[in-house]
Amino acid sequence: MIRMSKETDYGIILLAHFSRHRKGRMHNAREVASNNGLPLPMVRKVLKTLAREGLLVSHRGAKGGYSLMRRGKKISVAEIIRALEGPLAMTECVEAPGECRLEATCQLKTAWQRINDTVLQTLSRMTLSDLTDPTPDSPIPFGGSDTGLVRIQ
Amino acid sequence: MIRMSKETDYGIILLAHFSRHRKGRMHNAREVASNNGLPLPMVRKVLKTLAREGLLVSHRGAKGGYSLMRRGKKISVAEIIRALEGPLAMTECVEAPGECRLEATCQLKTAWQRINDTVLQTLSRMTLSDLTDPTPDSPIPFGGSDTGLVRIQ
DNA sequence: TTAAATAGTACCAATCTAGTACTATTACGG
DNA sequence: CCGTAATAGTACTAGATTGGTACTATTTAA
Repeated sequence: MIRMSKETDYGIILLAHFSRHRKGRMHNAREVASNNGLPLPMVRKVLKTLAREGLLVSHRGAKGGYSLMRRGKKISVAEIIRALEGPLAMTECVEAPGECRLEATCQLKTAWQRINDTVLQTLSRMTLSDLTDPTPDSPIPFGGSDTGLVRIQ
Repeated sequence: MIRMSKETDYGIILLAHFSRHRKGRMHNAREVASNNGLPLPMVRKVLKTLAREGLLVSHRGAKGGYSLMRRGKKISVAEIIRALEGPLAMTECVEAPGECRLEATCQLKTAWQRINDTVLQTLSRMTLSDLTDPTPDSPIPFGGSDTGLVRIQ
């Protein structure tokens, strides 16, 4: 199943929390965990990763915490996923060209590359600000479908 | 990591194999496994699922095998993923509204729904035929003329 | 009647994920 | 300058998922 891991899920919830406040505002792990109903140890782990990956700035010591490195408008969902799960690679051949045993015979590599790129673009277009201020006019291309019907070509 | 499972990966390779041949042509598990360098037991498992899910037609008994239910142009990557992994649901709230413990406080549900829809549309626009006849330069096709509406999920 | 094929189900080992624990380091503040 | 509160880093564990296998039943061409 193509499902976000809990870490990514929590990471996005946490960053959205930061994004809802003034850019420089600092929050510590205990605060954001309790405000969002998330398990503290996991929150600590995720915040560490996000700081290491350059999406949050950490402030150590008493009265420390984290703050957003950039404004929410400048942080995409794709970046968050990449920070917590590594580069988006729907197949092995996309992640590590040459390592898949099937690569010689498979013939689907360029197609996968294209699918991967398109999904990545979709996720790159959605920013943290879009998550916190959902506008009816979707920033994602193709718009949303409320009918369950989609035109296929 | 957002990665296709091996079953889905194999499934797409196998269906692409079917699609490269004349629509009605039948192939058995042993043949497609060896032609694509895939482990026979897994191939059997995947083919059974694809038949049960209505993408392949099965022919039992000696000289039996499988054939495509529809032309490759009419089978989307999204459908294949759904057949082998279930409905695309990047988060729990998309798959089973109301079951996520965080749903009351999280505020990101509509955003996730929109992201999910967009990824799904991307995958719905890519067909088996697109995989086997890679048209250089065209990203995910959505500018042609053809068909009508197809229910996705 | 036999052999070759799919249908269905159950099983196992290995990997991945979610969550926890512990130690080291940093810095505010009295 | 010391105690406390915070992050940094790492290692560990239980449980879920995945990849792969095995076995029995059913179907059908020859």
